[in-house]
Amino acid sequence: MRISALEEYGIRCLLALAENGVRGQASIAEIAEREGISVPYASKLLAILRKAGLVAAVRGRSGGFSISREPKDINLLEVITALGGPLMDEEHCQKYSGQLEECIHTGDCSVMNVLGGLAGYISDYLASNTLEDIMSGNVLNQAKQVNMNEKPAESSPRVDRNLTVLNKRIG
Amino acid sequence: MRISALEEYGIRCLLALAENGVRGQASIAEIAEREGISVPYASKLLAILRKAGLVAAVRGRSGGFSISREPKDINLLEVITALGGPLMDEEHCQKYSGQLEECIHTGDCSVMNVLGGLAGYISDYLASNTLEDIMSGNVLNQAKQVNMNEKPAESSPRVDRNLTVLNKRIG
DNA sequence: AAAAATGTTTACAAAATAGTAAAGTATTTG
DNA sequence: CAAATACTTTACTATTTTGTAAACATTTTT
Repeated sequence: MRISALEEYGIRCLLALAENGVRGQASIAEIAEREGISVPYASKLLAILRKAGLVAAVRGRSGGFSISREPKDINLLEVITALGGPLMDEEHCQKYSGQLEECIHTGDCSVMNVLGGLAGYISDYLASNTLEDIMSGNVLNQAKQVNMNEKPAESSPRVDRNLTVLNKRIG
Repeated sequence: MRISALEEYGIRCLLALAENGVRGQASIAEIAEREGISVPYASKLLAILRKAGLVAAVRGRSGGFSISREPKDINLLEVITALGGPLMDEEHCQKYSGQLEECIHTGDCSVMNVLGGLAGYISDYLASNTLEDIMSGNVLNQAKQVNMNEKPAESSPRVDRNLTVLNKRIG
C-alpha cells in the first residue's frame, strides 16, 4: 500500500500551478524543470490532470497550463482519484477472491468490512484537505486517538463503541 | 494508492489460520484451496508471513502452519507492513523529489506534511484493528466527520483547529 | 504563409509486482 | 531405512506500472 509515483508527482505539479493562480500559466518545460522530472513525463502527467478537468491547457506559441479552479475548491480525493483511480473499486472482490467462482467470504465478508472501512477512512482524510490547505501548511495531521476504550468482552463481541479522534491542523 | 494483491491475500490467509487458533494447523494446500489461490502463491505468501514472525511452520509429514500469536495480539499495521512494506519510508523524499539533487520543496515541505499526515492517519487505523476484531466483525468503520469547522480566514491561515471525528464500530 | 513554440497522441523501453514451476530440505510413518 | 508428505528456496514468466521517444496538431509571431 503506497502512494504511486503518478500520485506524488501529480500533486506536486498541481501545487506548482495552484501557486500561479487561476490566471497564471506555465509551460510543460517550466513545470518539468521546477519539479525535477522529464518533459515527456510531465506531459503525460498534465494530460491526465487535464482530462480530469483539474487543469486547463492552451496550445500554441503562448500556450501553457493553468489550474482550472481555485485551490480551495480542489481537494486531494479528487486529485488522487484522477491519478490513481479509486482506492477500492467495484471489481475488488471479484479480483481478489482468488480463483473461486464466487467470493469465499460471501455475504458478511469480514475482510471487506475492514478494508472498505479503511478506504472510507482514507477518503475522508483526502476529501478534507484542499490544495489551499496544503499550500498554507494547514493540513490535517495524523489522527491522535485519545479515550480509546478497551476492547469489548468476548462474551459480547459486537458491542458498538465510540472513540474520539482528535485531529489537529499543523501549520 | 491501492491495496496490493499480496496484502489482500496475506490478510485472508492469516485470518484462515487465526480461525484455527494458535494450536490448530493447516497445510499450504488446505489454505490455498480455501482461499482460491495457487499452491505456489500460497507458499510464497506464507513464507513472507513466517519470516515476519506472524505464523509458525512445522515441516515434515504432519507439518503445516499455525498462527504464532493470539488474534487479539496481531494488528493490521503489522500485517500490512510485513506484506507490503511501510506506507512511507525514509527514502520517499529522495525517491520522489524528481531528478534534482535535493528536494525542491526542502525545509518546510508542504507535500510531505500532507502525505506524512495521511500515512500516520492510515497507520492509526491499521494499528487499531486486530485480527480478532476482523473475525468478530468488530472493525472500525470509516470516520464520519462531524462538527467540521469552516476553513480559517485567509488573513490568518495558520490558525490551529480541532475537529472531532466520530468513529463507530460496526458489527 | 512560414517558422517557432507549445500542447497531444501513440508507441516503445525499463522496472516493479504478480504469479508459476521445479528442485531441494526436513519430518513422519511403515 | 525408504517412501510419502510438507515446508523452503531459487529461478522464471507474465502483467502492470513507470518513464522515454518521436511524430503530430494547434496557435502565435514575423
